[in-house]
Amino acid sequence: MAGVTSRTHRSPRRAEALSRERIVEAAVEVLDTAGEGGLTFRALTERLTTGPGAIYWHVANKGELLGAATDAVVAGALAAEPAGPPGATPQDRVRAVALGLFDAIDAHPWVAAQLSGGSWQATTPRIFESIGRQVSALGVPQRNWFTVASLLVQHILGAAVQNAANAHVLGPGVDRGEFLDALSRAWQELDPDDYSFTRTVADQMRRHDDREQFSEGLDLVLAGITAVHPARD
Amino acid sequence: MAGVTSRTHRSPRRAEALSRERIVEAAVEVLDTAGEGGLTFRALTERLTTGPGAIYWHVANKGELLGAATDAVVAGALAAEPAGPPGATPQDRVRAVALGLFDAIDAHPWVAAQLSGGSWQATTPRIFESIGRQVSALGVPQRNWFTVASLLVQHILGAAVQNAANAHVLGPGVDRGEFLDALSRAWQELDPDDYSFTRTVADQMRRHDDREQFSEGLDLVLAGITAVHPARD
DNA sequence: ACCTGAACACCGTTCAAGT
DNA sequence: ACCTGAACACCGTTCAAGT
Repeated sequence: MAGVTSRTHRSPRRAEALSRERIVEAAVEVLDTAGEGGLTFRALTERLTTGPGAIYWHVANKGELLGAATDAVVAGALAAEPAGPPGATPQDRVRAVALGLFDAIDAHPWVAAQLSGGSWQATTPRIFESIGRQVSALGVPQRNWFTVASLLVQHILGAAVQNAANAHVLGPGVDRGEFLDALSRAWQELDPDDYSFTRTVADQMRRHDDREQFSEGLDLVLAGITAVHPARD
Repeated sequence: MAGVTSRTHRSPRRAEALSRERIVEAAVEVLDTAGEGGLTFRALTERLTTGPGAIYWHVANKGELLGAATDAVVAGALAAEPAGPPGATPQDRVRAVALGLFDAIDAHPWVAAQLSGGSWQATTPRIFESIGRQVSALGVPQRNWFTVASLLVQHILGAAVQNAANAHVLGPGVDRGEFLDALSRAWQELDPDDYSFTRTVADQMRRHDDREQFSEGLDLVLAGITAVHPARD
């Protein structure tokens, strides 16, 4: 009890100063390990060995923190691929951006909820610009640029988010193969009158791969774009 | 203080009995008027003149309640259009289902967050079956049925959810025209090197209509499907 | 079987006080 | 300028007790 070396009576200051960056970094780690429900100011202060007031000095509120964490992940995904190989077509580059985002959302599933909440602002323009440049490289007539670029961004984010939602259902403890088997069996036992189509594709569903399906879907969208808005040169 | 008529000392029982249906109905109303953050058990008990224990008798927890509310809205949107006009093509029917969902999510923006969370389960098969039947009517080869139907469902839900997220940003008090004007101006002032594409389409963005754009995007996807998987008859 | 309402644990946020 | 930590209001959930 006695004998403490007088100074630093309690809670000595941290070695590294707190910063918005360090807080966002810690938030991403907590979100990755404990999920969206696990991100509390308690968990954050514990990890950063500080008090809630210190965090509020750098960040306005929890919503802003979630937005910043989302921006960090998405920005990282966009920065991953520099310019692509020399012979890459515009389609290749769209695919690269899309799969980068898909993988990022797959690795950080909590990002999906944020991307559907609208509280991220900062990264939208970056994605839009990155995709849009390929739209113009595709030869799409200029008056359709906004529509086509919006469609692509909407489709890519939407499909990736939907996929994350499906993956979220099974949770960390469940085996994917077993889950698909069980779901496929459940589909086969649906009412034949009300669910004739779903019953028919139950087996295809069991065998599908999420990432491949995402990629094929994107190819279909790209094919639709070139079919409806052919390059005019 | 004195003179209360002895019986019904306090909190008389409600006229109509509580039920899961009535609770879900009230939840939808609260969500529509107060938003996702406004749905609390306090608000719910007040509206239903009851205590939290009564709600927990009919509903397991808040998550289940949100899922049930989402199911109710989506089921209503799917039930709205019976079979379509006699001369309707499969494309027409896909469009009808898609726009029904778009409008439902637009009218109940909180649904978007739920649809990206994966906690709804019950309605997914219904949407999938409804779209899937049109995929087979489209003449898509059977071995591609699952992939194509998944793409369509994913695209429709994803695009509608993304749209709701964008609409959510401006909130109830902001005028849409003014918002688009301000955003368009902001786009035009972006850095010309980093945002050349976004700057170019700033004016198109200002003029766009969300619902029309959703519809055009869907048409592009449908065009891609028939281009890549032509009907074989 | 169905409902009441007090109680509990937890969470986001604030703020006077320190350095 | 930056941080501490107690305090506040609020929320989801539980449960003994009633009818």
